[in-house]
Amino acid sequence: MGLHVEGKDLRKAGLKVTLPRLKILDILEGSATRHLSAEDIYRRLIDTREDIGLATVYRVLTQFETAGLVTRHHFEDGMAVFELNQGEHHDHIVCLDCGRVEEFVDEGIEERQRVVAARLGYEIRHHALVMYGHCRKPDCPGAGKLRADS
Amino acid sequence: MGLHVEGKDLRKAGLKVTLPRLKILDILEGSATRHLSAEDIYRRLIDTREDIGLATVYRVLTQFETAGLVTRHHFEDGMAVFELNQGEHHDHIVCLDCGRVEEFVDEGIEERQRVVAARLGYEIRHHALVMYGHCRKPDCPGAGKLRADS
DNA sequence: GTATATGCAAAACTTTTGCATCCTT
DNA sequence: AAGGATGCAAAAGTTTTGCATATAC
Repeated sequence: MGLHVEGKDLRKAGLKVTLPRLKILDILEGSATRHLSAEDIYRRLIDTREDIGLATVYRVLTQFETAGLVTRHHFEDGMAVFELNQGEHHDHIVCLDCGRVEEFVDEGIEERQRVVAARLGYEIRHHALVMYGHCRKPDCPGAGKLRADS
Repeated sequence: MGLHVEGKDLRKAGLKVTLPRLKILDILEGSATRHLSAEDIYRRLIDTREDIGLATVYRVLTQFETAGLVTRHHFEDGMAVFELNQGEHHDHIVCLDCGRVEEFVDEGIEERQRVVAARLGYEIRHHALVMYGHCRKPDCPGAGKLRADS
């Protein structure tokens, strides 16, 4: 998997085209799991012998977030994970056993949220809905277990 | 506002009744803002000249969480906040200007979530929905401002 | 009296910042 | 050439842990 990105995306976002930014964008684009921590990204850079510091990873991710290229999430472990913004808004469901993250959109939920926010008098800027549970998929370590109380 | 708690709650939760635990429970019960960080609680302890260490605050809060007495949330700033469990599940709406946190329940949203989880094959354990916006309340620093794009 | 809880200090971990150097434009 | 970006190291912020002492039961 080579570089999926030309500098266009970066230039369009008002950012200089530099190697660290290209590499990090490439990792975010090429990753099977779409939600990566700064450490995840840093490790992948090291694996490909890129000489990019962890501080730069954080700086670049923050710039990407400001530019609207990525979204920063805080799932319940507290550590930030970053996701490339492609397509439209969506919510998340996280497997407590394998850490898998899936995305979904439900217009009913979106609509009810608008109603609730209006009732409470808020002008909503964004929101985050995350469900946590057991995915029970065959390759999930929690799959074999009987459905226990926890 | 004196102690609201006897040792009962603690004993029922299987925890020894100690001064730090009573004080912290008392703070959680007596606070106007129901969502407090460990640091918030620690500061209030210092204000009342309680000689309780920050490490103990963290330990106690974690035990309370395990015992089901409190819930730990991660709003988008990343720092953990703790909330006393009283009444049933609810979701949150946070003001970006003043930090105010309000709670709500919408059965429509709950129901749609169950449908989505079933469709994706997950057994849900819990979920967190947080909306972020501007509350526009009179005492909010963001109140006077025209509704700008951000 | 025994087991558990606490305080303090130190460590661990995540994220940010200062500064000299390097790179993009 | 000039301004912004990077690497490294150090700092800052949050949370956890080790250990001797104190406390609950």
